[in-house]
Amino acid sequence: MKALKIATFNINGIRSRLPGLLAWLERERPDIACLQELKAPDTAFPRDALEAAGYGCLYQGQTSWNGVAILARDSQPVEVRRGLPGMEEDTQSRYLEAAVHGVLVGCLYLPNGNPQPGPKFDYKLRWFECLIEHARGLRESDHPVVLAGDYNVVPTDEDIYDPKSWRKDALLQPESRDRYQRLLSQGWTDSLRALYPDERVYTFWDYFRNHWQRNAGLRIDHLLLNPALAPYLKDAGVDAWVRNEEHASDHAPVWIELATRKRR
DNA sequence: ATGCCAGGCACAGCCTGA
Repeated sequence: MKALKIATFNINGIRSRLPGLLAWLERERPDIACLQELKAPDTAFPRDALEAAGYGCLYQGQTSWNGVAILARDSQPVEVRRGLPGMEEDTQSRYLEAAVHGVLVGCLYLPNGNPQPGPKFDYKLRWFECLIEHARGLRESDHPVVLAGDYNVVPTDEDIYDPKSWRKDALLQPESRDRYQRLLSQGWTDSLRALYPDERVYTFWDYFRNHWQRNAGLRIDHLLLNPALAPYLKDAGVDAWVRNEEHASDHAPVWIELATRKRR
């Protein structure tokens, strides 16, 4: 295993966020960056600027909504699949998978699901079931695999500043949490939680009510490792400084570092 | 119970996000 830094970042509009994205890439230098919510069609993807910054790009965009990308420093990600098996009729760009730097990377943007109950929540659960089914095969692989992205699930009440006003939100529903736990129970490691079992760690702070200033956040961006990769997990964290910048996304980048040798 | 802030688009008020 090569020493690697892998990050996931819901950028909430790649065009309006491009200067901040480039500043983050330059400062933190992730080897692999999974992006979500590009909110741009492929024709508007800033490929030239990212390649000039040293990153090969693979992307699945869409006008206005969703959109995912995988960036790799000094390398071109090799596409393995776009879209989940069982979701062939899905018109929303939410899943991209690539081989890069010796790791199989799944970049995902799980549906939000609000309001619930309703068709959007049903879609979220359906999408989640397809992810669980696809992940089963990836988990069994002898090859290192990471599933990184915005899962739109707050796994437990320890992953939110205060669940009170969010009880009816799709992100906290038992159905959403059950599916996240079912995914983990296949044998995936939730990187941040594995290294920081008792800490309050957030990855998202909405634009309302001064939530960033009050550190009223949610942990919804996750990097899951299969058993072939988990032994190499060395460190993990959140680049919270990005959330504090002018014109920031409401998410901050989350990252892991992998060691060259097994640690456990 | 709703709006709060923000991006994107038929560029003016909507829709969506989480």
